[in-house]
Amino acid sequence: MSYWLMKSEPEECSIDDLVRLGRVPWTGVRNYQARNFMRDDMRVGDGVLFYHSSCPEPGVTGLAEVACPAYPDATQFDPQSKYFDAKSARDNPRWLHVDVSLVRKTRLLSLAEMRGMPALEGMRLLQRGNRLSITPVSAAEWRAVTKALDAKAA
DNA sequence: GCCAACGTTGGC
DNA sequence: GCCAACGTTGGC
Repeated sequence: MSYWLMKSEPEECSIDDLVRLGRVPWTGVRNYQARNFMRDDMRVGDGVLFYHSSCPEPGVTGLAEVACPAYPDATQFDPQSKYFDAKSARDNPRWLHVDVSLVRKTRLLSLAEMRGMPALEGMRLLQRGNRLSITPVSAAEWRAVTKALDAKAA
């Protein structure tokens, strides 16, 4: 079993949207590394840290899991979509994604608080210059995060 | 294949 | 709005 951190802009899909819907298709990823994680490395049941980015209070806001194997992203073929990709062929789709289902909403574990946790020092998310919207999380990092989520805010 | 220009991400 | 970091594009 592997663990992942997946960034979502709350204006696009927030933890409350995930609570309401129960499961969401992770469409719109247009970065090859992130796509490869979903296509090649994710397995159904993998743990997901649901992270709010590009917002006033960035941080982990919930736990989720990978709900299905990767499949073609429909938005790449939709000229009306902002994720439309004219260079992607229907018989050889460039972009794939998994679905993510809710495990539970948590308190906000803010980016600032995470930066203060020694156990997360090596976390990919926290590395300088990291911009990837999907990053692997080690089992030790997962344990530290879930433990912190169950504790009071620092 | 190199690399400059440009675009995007995302915290601050 | 700024800007660092990094990915992508495209001319050569």
